[in-house]
Amino acid sequence: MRTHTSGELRLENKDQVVTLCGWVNAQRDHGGLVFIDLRDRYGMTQVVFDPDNGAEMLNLARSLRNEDVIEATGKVVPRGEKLVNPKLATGQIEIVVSKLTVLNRSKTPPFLPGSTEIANEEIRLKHRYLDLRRPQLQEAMIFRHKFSKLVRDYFDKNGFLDIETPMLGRSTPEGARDYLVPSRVHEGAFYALPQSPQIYKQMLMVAGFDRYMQIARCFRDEDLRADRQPEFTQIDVEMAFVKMEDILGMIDGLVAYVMKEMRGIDHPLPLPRMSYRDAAERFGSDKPDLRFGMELKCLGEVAARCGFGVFQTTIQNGGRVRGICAVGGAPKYSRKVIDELTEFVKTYGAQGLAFFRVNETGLDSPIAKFFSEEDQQAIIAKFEAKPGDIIFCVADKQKVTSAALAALRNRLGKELQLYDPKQMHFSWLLDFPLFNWNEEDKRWDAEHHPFCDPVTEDVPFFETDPGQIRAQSYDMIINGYEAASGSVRIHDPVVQQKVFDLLGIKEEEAEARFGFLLDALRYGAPPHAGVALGLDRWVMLFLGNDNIRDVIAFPKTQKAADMLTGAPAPVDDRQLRDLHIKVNTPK
RNA sequence: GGAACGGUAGUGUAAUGGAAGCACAUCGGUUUAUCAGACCGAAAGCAGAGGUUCAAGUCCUCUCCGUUCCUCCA
Repeated sequence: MRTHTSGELRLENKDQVVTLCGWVNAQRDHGGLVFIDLRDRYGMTQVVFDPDNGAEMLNLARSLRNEDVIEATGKVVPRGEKLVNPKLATGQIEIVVSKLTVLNRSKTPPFLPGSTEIANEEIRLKHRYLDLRRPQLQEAMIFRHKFSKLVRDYFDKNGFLDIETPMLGRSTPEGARDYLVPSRVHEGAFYALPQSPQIYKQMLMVAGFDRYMQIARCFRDEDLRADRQPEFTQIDVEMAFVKMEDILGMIDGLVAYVMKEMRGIDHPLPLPRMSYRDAAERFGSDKPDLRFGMELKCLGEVAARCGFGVFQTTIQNGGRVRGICAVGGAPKYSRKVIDELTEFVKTYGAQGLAFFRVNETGLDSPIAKFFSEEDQQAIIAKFEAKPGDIIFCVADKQKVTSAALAALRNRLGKELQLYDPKQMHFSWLLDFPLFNWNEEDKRWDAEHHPFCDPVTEDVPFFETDPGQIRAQSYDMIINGYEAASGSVRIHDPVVQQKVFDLLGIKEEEAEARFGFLLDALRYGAPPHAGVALGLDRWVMLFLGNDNIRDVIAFPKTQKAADMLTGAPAPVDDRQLRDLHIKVNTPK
């Protein structure tokens, strides 16, 4: 139907007769003359209706409304010097229309895709097809496509095979809750949608496909967040005959490739690495935003000997007093704002938030009087603080100081604009502990999953100090988000048995839960390792968004509902009967 | 399982417990150079239920919906 798109005509196309199709972004009726901004995903072009080309067509043009779909044929005409619109890529020209066809009318839309004001998200999701007409979402979808293609190209060049794995699998009650699918044929039995293709990709390694990748949909029935959807897309990778370094190097290469293709940047390699322990101590987080400093410092000795009761008792009870220093923050954080910050850290379990403004002579704070001159100077030295800075401290159990200060650090970093929001900072976090002591249940839990290979030299700790054992696992952190996660898998049955023993998983239980995987690993499994990258998050971060819904065409609300289709919804009794299901909802 | 914030014409956004206003969109009209068109006019609204009060969009309780966070997400 069309000869060109609405984004491509320029001065060089002068005098050509062209046909454009698209949506009416705006109509300007000047009585004798009508202008239409015609929009498609490529851009916008002004088309003009002149009364010289017939009153009938002019009246038709006057009847056009926002989001009507039209086909317009006419001549490309340069605009007069004063009539050029510099805001449009096509602003040098316009189309003087000789033939107008209304392809379809639109109901009055609830909101205008071309408007600068953005409707409430609930409305946008209800009419997602209109929301997706907005240039911002169009760009997001286009970027997402390009990114996925680059990823596939990269792995293809490196000899990876794209192999699909099933959506209907078996529920393995570990980790997140499964989405279940009832079987019609097998009465009372259920499939589960995959939380990840983990088990299948390991089997593909056993099968000899030593380089596998897939852009895979994953499902987890857990609470949603700004960066978390119940179904999401993962770039799933597994390699055989490799060590951890090989995986890290392969993904380093992907980062460099994507940065080069997307941004024209030669990203230096290898990507920086940090140990879990370092990250916990310096940033209180296993996914620190490394675009800025503001590291956590420990006030241990000073807190123990100062006269401030809260600090003293915290130390006596085995807790910690830690803090961060906001450079130049003293004038920006008034008492009122600090009260807000206090409420903020309380949501992370902190009891309160101590603060010290740094001045020429020492510390200015309601609790400064509890600190001797030397201790005040010691604090200033610890934070390398200068007059005008403000120091915030939290006294609590180690875990709480970490959570509260890490969240506060992220907030302050953003508020104080300590980084360029367009910057992408990639790093690896390594040396995770293999096991976590679960204080409540008095037992060891797997930090990652029970198939994660321990660092070889740490294996003797199984008998002495399991908490010391490091895992051969790795997370990629981008701008404070966990953007990828993976591990070397256990292929040695002896090591696997040690892990199961420590986790208290009995042989029968292991066989019942993952017997099919364990069995596969017994038939000549090569050493293998893999990683999974969160595609939605990568796209979100590249686009500088802070909400994953903005890079997913049809996302779900926080209650995992689809506003567009009304899913989830009740089904016919007939369907339930076929599936041997009786619904029993409490009143 | 919990916390915070929010829901006002189609959309966005106002309104000390005392007359629900503005902008865009919509409908009718005028306008030959606009591009956030201009101008004249019209129509259109307090999420639902209950309560407090002389009086409730505003205060209270519950329900529904949305957002953010905690728990959760091996």
